[in-house]
Formats: sequence, structure tokens, C-alpha cells
Amino acid sequence: MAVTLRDVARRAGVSAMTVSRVVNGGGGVDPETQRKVEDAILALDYVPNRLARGLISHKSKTIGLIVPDVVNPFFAPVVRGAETTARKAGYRVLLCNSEADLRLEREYIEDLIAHRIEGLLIAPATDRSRVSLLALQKSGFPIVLLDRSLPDLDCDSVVSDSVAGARKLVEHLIKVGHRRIAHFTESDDVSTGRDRLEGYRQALQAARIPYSEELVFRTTVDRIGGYRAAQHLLALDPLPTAIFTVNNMTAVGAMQALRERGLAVPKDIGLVCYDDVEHLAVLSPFMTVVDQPAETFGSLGAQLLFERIADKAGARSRRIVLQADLIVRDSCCAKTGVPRRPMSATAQPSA
Amino acid sequence: MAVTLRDVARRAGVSAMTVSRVVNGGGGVDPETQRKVEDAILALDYVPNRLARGLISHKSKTIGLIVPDVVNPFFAPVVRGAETTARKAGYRVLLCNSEADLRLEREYIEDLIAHRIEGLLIAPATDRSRVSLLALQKSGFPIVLLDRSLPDLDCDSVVSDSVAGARKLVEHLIKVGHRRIAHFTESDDVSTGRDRLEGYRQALQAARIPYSEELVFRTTVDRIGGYRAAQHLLALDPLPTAIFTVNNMTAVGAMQALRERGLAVPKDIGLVCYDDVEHLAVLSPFMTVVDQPAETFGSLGAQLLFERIADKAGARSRRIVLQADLIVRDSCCAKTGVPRRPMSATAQPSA
DNA sequence: GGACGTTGTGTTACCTGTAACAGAGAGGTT
DNA sequence: AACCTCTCTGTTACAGGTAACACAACGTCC
Repeated sequence: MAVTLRDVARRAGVSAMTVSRVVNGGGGVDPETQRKVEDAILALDYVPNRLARGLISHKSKTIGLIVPDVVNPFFAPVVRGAETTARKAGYRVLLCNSEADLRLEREYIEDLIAHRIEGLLIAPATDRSRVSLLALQKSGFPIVLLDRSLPDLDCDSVVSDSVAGARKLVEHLIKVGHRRIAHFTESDDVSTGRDRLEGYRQALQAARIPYSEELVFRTTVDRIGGYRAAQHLLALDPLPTAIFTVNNMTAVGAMQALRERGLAVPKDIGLVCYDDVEHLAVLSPFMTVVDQPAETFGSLGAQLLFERIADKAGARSRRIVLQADLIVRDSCCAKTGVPRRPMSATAQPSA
Repeated sequence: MAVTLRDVARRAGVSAMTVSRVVNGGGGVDPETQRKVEDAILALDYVPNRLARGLISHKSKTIGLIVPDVVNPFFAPVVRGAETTARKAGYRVLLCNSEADLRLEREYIEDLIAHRIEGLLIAPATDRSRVSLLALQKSGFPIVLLDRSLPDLDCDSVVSDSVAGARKLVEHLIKVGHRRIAHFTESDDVSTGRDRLEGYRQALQAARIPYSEELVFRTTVDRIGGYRAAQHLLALDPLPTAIFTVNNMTAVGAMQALRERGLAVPKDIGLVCYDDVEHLAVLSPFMTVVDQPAETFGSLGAQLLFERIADKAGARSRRIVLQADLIVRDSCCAKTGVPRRPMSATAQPSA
């Protein structure tokens, strides 16, 4: 079926080795022979088999990328950033959606290893992803964690300072007059969730507002989660005057539930979240958020990974902390005159 | 570095072949031997090498997926759908972002072939992608086209009826009273762009509204494209009363430009587009759109592909046309009482 | 003319796993 | 005892490339 090196060799009347030399351009081939071989390659439409190459060189030219969900507006740019950087380095990316499911994630990891990826970029599902990664990491396999760090797993990572980001958001809420502030958080075995909750507590504490368990709602970080949490929240009396949600999808779900109950944001209740809602920010710049440079997570992560793969990274693990910026819009009664982002700052790169 | 079959064999005191038999569970191995081998596998953390297997079986258990951009809110779900279906079939996905660039797309295709993918899912950049695919398709290589079809390339495809979808949108605009309707289209070598333009013309013709070149703006299908096209449109006198854009990103860019000039939608000008804007539809259900079931493009496409790979597809090429639904909201002065989509219909699958 | 280098090419073995066949014992049958 | 069958295991060759070495042909220098 597929054309092999030896088919080309036969047609060109040379040995397989000579064809290999031509394909790899190393030189040491007579120009006349070279021409004959090139003709044969074109005539037969020969494409070298990377699987066979990889078998010898132990280099598959492939990395793995595991995220909970590509559709998530935070992870989609992460994937693009990683893929673009990988391409530039001559690598292909095997993409996996773990659906935040530990078992699925583990299966993916095993299969990626079987595919002999040279390194792994992963936004781990939860802290318990650690067990799937520990043995790998100990054996020196290149791994870079994205967005979420794992306790006791010492490897390269790209994260944002979730504590500081969350604190900024909640401080802002407090500054504009809110004191009864609810928080939608996720299961506490995800570092970003923990850190954002911690930022929330710190901001309250700094303002001498007592922390209250009844204002913290643990939920899933998708739209449904936000929707449900908001429904529970609506049973509180008195209602909180503002909500801070752990991510954008949760905020969207919360918004939906609030609207269904006839509550307007920000008139009746304030709403802020971590992560921007990309296109929404343009169409109706409304939600006050902390924005992370998502694509940079992917590209820097890939860069760290390739340094590891090339063994140029040294023994110590590196941790990149990206800045998360407070973007004040209209969703919490604030009219502070902080400028909205101009076109250029949020523009898609054009082709 | 990596543990091989022979390492396991040595440790278990058997031949490589016996280990292979245990790994593949074919039977014909003494239970006692089996135990010894399994112990050795566990002790050494052996993971079989798919590259080597693939070399023999000519099955890499990998497919390629090329889209213009994962970040695009239409393609992200396509990618998820394809990946999920692939996983269930025991396949991994190599993801490529072509950036709608023909040269890049071509490089990707060559490299994917070198990686010996068993099939290719592709949303082609333009009609000219055909040249990169023709030879492959003729040699019987499994290919499925997503979203966009290619003239004279006879292979399986999953598309929506863009002519009908566009016609529905424009008919709706006409029904609520618009007669001077602009259209933002893309370069005419993309089938969806052509078809949507055709739907636009058909709707005008049916209403005996003359087609006018000056109302059709050719642009790139990203936010910047919509933004620029709207700027040009604003030079028209009189202004159109409504705009129909070729996709969602273009509408978002247009919206931005309109707002900057102090024009409100729909008060001053109507705006509708092809493709929904996922989260936006929830947060502020506002834009009237034609919505395509994006994830289904990916999952059905993958399904077609695996049937081809398994050679269960027959010689004839198959074409699946998915329905695109008109969702009437508030962006074009229409208050027709068509219900907004309920939560369940747009919900994310929860983990 | 022989030792030496240079250039171009082929040979052999190997990367990791598997198919196909070979062969060693055990046990049963006549 | 000779033969067959069955079960289990090993051997060899091969998938499609490549590294390392061998070696032939040629020129060059003393």
C-alpha cells in the first residue's frame, strides 16, 4: 500500500541507505544519483514514515495535550497557543478532553505514553491527577502543568496568581460598597478553586468582614453548576448584594438563574467572575472580571516543555506566574472610569 | 530508557513472544508463566510501544483533524465532538489549526501523512485546499470534509444547508420590514460563504428586492473583518436598515464598530448572523441567528471517517446535511414570540 | 609504487513488536 | 513402541527506517 524507502531505492537503482541520505539531506551523495532518487521519490509520491523513524530515534515528534474541555473559552485559546508553538518546533499535538474525569484522564495518559509522546502538557482534572503523573515525573518524563498546580508534584508549570486575582475582584466589590458577598467555588481539590476562595477570604478579612460559610457555594465549574448554585443562593434571606464566581461559565449560569427570577444585574445584585468571556466582552462589555492571558498559558507551557525535551531546562522545576488583570465593567454598580479595553488589545490575530 | 518487551521477557525468564502473547491476551499461555510475565510487566512499568505495533499492523490508531481555528466558537465544539467519538473508537486525534492558510494546511497534511494517520477530518481553508487533498482522495485515503465542501472532490462530508439557512435569516429580516439589507461575506472560494451569499440573493429575489453590489462586503470571517466591513458600510448613504453577516465573529466585530459610532442594535440598525454565539446567547439573548449543531459536525464526521477506515462505507461518497435552525431574538426589531431556547437545549454536558 | 585521504555507495544490524512456523514434552491410542 | 494430538514456548524474519562500518574507486603525495 504505502510506498517505502526500498520501493524508491529499487526504482532509482540504488540502495535504501542512499535514498535515506537524500531524504535527510545530509549530503555525501553524488549529484547525479541525488537527481535519480529525487525523481523516483516524486514519481512514487513517497512520504517517509515517521513511525519507523521514531522507533529508532526514540523521537515521535509528538506531544500530548490534556485539557478538561476545549470548548471552555479559557482552554480553547490555551490549546491554540500550545499547538502553534508546537508546530513551530516541528511537533504535532495529540489533543485529549479529559472532561475533568480522573479515570478518563488516566486512560489518556497511558495511551499517550503508548504513543510515545515526548512530553505532556496537562491542565489536571483535580489534585488526584497527581497519582497518574507521579511515576512519570519521577522517571524524568517531561511534564508541564497548565493553569492548575498539583501539591507535592515538582514539575514545570504555568499558572496565574489566583489568590491575588480573586482578592482584587473582591476588594473591588467591597470598594464599591458591597459587604454581603457570595462566592461560587469548585470542589476543593482543584488548586485554582482553593486559591480563589483564599483570595476571597483575604479580601474579606482585610475589610474586617466576617467570613460566612452560608455564602460559599460549592459547585461544578460549568454553566449548569452556576445555574444551580444561584438557585440555592436565592433561598438566602437577606440576599447577598454581590456574587463572585470561580470562573466565567459559572457566572453565565448564575446570570441565567438570576434573570429567570427577575433579578437584574447589577441593579438588584452584583456579579463578577474569574476569566473573561471573550466575545461577550465585545458584544456587550458588561461583566467585571479578572482576565487571564489564556493563549499565553498554552504557548509558554509548550515552550517550557520543549526546553525540557531538549534537556536545556536544568534540574530545578520552573514556575511561571502570569498576571491576571482586573477589568472593571458594569456588572457590580461600579462606574469608576477604568477604561474598557481598546480593540487592539482584544483583537484576534488576523490571517 | 523506555522498557521494552525484551526487558520484560528477560526478567520473566521467557521469550519476547511469550510476553507479547500475554500482553495481547490471546491465550495459549500457561497460567504460571502468565503470572510471572504479569509480575515483570508491573515491576518494570512496561507500556507497549504503539509506534512499533503500528509499523507492523499499518495501524497508527490516530486520525488527523484540521480546522481553521479551535478558538472559533463554531469549531471548538466540532473538535470536541470529533475527539470524543475518536476516543470511543480507540483512536487519538492530532489537532491542527490551519489558520485558514493554504500553505500551512498543506504542510499539516503532509506531516500527518508522515505520521501515518489512518484518516483525516478537515474543515478546508478554501476551495484551493482541493489540490492538497486530490491525490490522497484518489488513492483511497479516508477523508471527511467538515462544514465546507470542495467542488469536484468526491468524498464524505458533513455540512449544513447554508443556502437555506441564509435564506431563512434574510426572509425573516424582510418579514419584519427590512428592504435595504447589507451582507458581509467572505472570499468567494469558500463554499459556505458562496452558499450564504446565494441564500441572501434568493431571499431578496423572492421578495422582488433588487440585488445591489454596494450592499455586499467581502471580508475576513473574524472579528476584525466584521469591524472593518462595518466601518466601510457606515459610509453608505442611506445606511442599510439591517446587516446579515456570514458568521458569528463577523457579527461581533460589526457590533463593535456600530456601537463605536453610536448606533444601537436593533434600534438604529438590525443585525443577524450565521452561527450562534454560544455563551452570549445565555447571558444576553439578543442576536437573531441561524444555529448549527456544531458538536454534531464533529461526531458525525468522525463516525463517517471510522466507517471508511473500517472499509464499511461502500464506494459512493456520503453527504450529511445538518439542519440549521433560525433562532429569533431581539437584534432586528422582531418581536414574534418565537420562544427562546430553554436551559436544557443549550446545556453543557455536566461531568 | 605504496601509504594515505576523500568521496560515494552498499552491508549489516538494530529500533520494538508480531506473524508464521518449528519443536519440545505430555498424554492418549492402537 | 510407534504414532498422533495437544499445549506451550521459542526461533526467525519482517514492518520501514537509520547508525556504523566496510569498501571500492579515485586522486595525491613522497
